[in-house]
Amino acid sequence: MVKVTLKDGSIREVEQGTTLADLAASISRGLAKAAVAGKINGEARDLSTPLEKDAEVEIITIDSEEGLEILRHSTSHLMAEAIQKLYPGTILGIGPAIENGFYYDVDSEHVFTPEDLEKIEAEMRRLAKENNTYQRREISRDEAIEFFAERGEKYKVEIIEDLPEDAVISMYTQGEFTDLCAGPHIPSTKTIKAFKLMNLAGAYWRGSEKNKMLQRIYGTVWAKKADLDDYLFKLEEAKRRDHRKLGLELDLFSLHDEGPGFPFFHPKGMILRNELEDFWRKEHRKRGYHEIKTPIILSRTLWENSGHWDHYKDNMYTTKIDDEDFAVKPMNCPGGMIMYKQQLRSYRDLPLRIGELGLVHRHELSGALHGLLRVRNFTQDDAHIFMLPSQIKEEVIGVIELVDHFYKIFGFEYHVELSTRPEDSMGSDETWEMATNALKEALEAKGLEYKINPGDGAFYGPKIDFHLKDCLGRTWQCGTIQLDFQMPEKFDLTYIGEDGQKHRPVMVHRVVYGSIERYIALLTEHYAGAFPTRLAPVQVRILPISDRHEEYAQALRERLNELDIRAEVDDRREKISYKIREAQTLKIPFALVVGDQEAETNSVAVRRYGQGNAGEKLSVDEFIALVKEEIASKKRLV
RNA sequence: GCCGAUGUGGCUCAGGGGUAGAGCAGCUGAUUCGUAAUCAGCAGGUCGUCGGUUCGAAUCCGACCAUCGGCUCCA
Repeated sequence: MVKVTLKDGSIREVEQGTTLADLAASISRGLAKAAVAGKINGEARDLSTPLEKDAEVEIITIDSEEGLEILRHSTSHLMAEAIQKLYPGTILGIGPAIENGFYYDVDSEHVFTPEDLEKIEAEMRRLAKENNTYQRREISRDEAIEFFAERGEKYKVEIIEDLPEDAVISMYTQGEFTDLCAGPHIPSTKTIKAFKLMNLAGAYWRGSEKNKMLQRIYGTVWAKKADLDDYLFKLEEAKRRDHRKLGLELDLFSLHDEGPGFPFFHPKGMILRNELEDFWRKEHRKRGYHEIKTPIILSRTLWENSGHWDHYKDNMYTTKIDDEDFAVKPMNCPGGMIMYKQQLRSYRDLPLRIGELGLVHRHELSGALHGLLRVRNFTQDDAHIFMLPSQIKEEVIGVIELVDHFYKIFGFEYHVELSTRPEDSMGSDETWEMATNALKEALEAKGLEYKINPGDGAFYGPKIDFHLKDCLGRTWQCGTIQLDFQMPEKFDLTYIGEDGQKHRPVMVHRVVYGSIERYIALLTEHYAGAFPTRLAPVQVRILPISDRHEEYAQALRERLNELDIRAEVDDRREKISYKIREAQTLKIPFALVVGDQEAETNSVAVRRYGQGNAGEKLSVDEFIALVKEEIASKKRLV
């Protein structure tokens, strides 16, 4: 007998050799039905795994995150089987589970089309019904290489060759299909029902553009049909909040063939921008930041000096002025360096926090452009903090707190990454390590969870990145804090210390929004275009019932405008329901219906965005108080 | 930049070798109507661009550009 400790702490004795499936069945029928795999002492295993000695055991059910991941991975095998049946000669790359689904990278003479996805899906359904079991087999490295080499699976051979010496190599077979795989898998293909193949994409083998591009097929799979439908519905919903769609509908900005990646901001989009910038300036002044503005075009020699010419040239736009080479700035830092050097600095001046809402241009690859989320010119809410080495931790913490303060106000949830030294970078290993550790310490002092992003730092230093999600769950880097020992060196920045000698300051580059453009995109998606009153381009729309109420409406509008409330009058000769509909469509926070009753009593009938039949009657003074309070609170009150 | 798809009036989309259509928006007129679309009329497109095939191309072919979904890269 072996002793099994379950997740709830209870202990069961079972016969040696009892499988995880048997164990699940002995606990309850429901559990047995929902079980897809198990964990023995924390390691994920197939349900068919026998229990040989005392262990902590957990049953993984299909409705758990881990269970779904196993289902998704198993479904990618099923898809690979279907593809090889339909398109013989296709060889396989990798086919992992991902968030909400799975993909498989394949290499085939055949160029897959969206119609093929339907065929593959049909074949998968047919194969799933065969109720084939996923069978594990452990084999030696040589056997594995021979097996896959015989079948022309060169990518699998490459993977096996790269496995560590002591790795256990296993294969899984379902039906007539065998794949190299660590497992675990679901017991049988019959569990795979609620799935759909989603789209096709190219993907470089092993993620390197030096390698061949394979064809990637994405699919989604869920425990049950209702979950799949729910997911597909949510996807459709998410598309409705896409900032590109809302940007057009709400007349915020536009993009044109004449300037790919160079957005045009419309009057309403400018109001958003200006609100964000005003708030930014206020918050930064409070924290002792100064604001500067540096030129957009600077000489090549400057960029050579800063290292950008060596490390960033491919992304820079260049031009000639009077036969001299110049470049449009891709970053604001060199301008900031020049400003620092302009005066002799004392240790008493430090930390010196110099902010700049700087417009930068970067040549992004054409295929990477994406609405306002990835553009070729954008405004960074930048700042450079010059400090004593002893001030690093405190300053970095200050920025972390500032970012958190901003994101909380807008209601964003974010995650943090620490990006370390990239291949193409400058400086010694020691300074990089020192800088990286300083950032780590600050993160740990704040108790923030973070993930390490190896090799993703800037060429001059490591960075802390703050990431936000868009409507489809894709994450975008926004805030960043970059520690830099290189620029002060390159530009020979100094301060006079207590000892009367020159010393080298340390510098931090940091942004909070990241890019105003990107932030507006994410805000638009976050609020689904229904901006809080503070940000709404039009805060109040006054809807007179008929011509004779126009005078009252205009007087009201003037009064609101006087108070800095963005109000307008819809004076078209349309029915009130028509005007209401449009005010709602434009997601204007307050629609005020004014007719005889209101004009006589100096009141308004307030209809809030998103509230069905409302029409609460308020005196004009009450309404003004409500709007002002809501603007000040930065969120929706009623 | 790479892979695949797409490109028809301001917007959403139909059509598809014989010379372009709808709805919404716009304009004009009528309607003065109290909480999500009043009615009628008018105007608007060298069908992304450039080439080719053809008696004839928006439609077929090619190149380019842009957009979308990914990959790579990044705020």
